Amino acid sequence: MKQQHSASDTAYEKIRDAIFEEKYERGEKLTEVKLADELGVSRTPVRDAMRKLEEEGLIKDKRVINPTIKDLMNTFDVRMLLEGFAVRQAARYMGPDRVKDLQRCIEAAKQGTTEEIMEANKEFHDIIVRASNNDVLIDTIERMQSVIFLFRRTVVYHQRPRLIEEHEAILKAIRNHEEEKAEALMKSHLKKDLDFSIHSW
Amino acid sequence: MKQQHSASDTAYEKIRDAIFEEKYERGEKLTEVKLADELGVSRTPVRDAMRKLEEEGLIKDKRVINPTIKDLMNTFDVRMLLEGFAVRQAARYMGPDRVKDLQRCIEAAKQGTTEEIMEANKEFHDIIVRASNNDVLIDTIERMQSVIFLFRRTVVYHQRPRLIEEHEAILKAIRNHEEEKAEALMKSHLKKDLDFSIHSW
DNA sequence: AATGAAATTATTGTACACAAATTTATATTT
DNA sequence: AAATATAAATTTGTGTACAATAATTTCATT
Repeated sequence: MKQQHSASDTAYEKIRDAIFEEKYERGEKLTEVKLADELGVSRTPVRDAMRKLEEEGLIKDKRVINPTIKDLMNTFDVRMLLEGFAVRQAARYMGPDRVKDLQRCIEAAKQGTTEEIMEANKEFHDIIVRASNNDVLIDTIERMQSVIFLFRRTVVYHQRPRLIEEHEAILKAIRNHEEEKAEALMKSHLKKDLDFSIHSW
Repeated sequence: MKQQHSASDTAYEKIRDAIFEEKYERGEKLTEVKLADELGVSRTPVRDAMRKLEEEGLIKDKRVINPTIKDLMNTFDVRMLLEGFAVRQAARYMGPDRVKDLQRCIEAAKQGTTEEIMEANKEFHDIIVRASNNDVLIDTIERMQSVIFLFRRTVVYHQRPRLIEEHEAILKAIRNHEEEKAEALMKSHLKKDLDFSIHSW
């Protein structure tokens, strides 16, 4: 049986979300007692949470990070490598069930709220990443999500044009087992995403 | 001024090294009190240390990990992608000083104790990784080192044949700014390393 | 006013106590 | 004997106190 949310877990989530919502400013010093008071818990779970947030790079030296464009570029360079590899595996091995899941994500992204669309598009990528069947790769990408989200959050609240079409093209390449093409499409897709984020910065 | 080793840091190092030296068996449950007693500190720094070890994958669910061949393959697949990218950047941008450092690593690996040789060879890779100038990439590879080392430790105490020559070929490609070739050489180098580890498993 | 030393305050690190949860052992029933 | 319930133990989660360190302020001296 899995234990329900511990104080450490909720502390982590609340602090993370507060950073996303810019309740804490970029570069702001986060002290354990202050956070503990705000959350109504002791320092211990707050410490746990802060360590986890430092892991994913949302906090650095007890301060909310302020990612630069270079940080985002670095993240995307790694992401392009890893997701490029993943989509190649997807094109080679993915079965019809997962392909249908991808199709559903694309459909879901054609309607609904901004949040729902963002969620569907994220799921599209997640399915491909999981298709790599490589836990090291999966974990690595997972860890980068927070920084990407933090950067995005302040930059783009609306969807980038042509994003859906690019997902469709990637899916088509997967379906046709065109590894090379799938990788190229994924990389250029991510590159466009990066450029869009940077230009609207 | 940088603070000297805290109890958490020394706990981390001691537990990590104990795992490397197989003082704790693969899969063994590590309990906080037991470790705290052995190290003569309280549970608090031990908890810190264990969390950090879980991050790098040396501990999972409070147990010493027992990496499978698939784990090692996954790690190397990611490593090949990242170091392949890094060596490309190295071939494009690396200046004469860093090139000399690489040369020194190769020379150092031709003599000395096994430990010294291993250290020199690791430094060769580290220099190239740092040449990527991408902190996300650098951190990601850094995190993977422990698992690689743990696996290696039990497999190869002696150096693999032709390793030096491969490093020399990579260096030559870097020196000549042959990006494509440098990447290909690095990937096949790592592939051979992986195969050697697996076959002597 | 600028500098630097001393004192004050704030913050983090560590130990420890107790509670909650998990695991293991024991007893009971079928 | 197997299955289930109950009790004991171990282990982890959390709060709190105090110590060590780092940051800030105050104040004296030039």
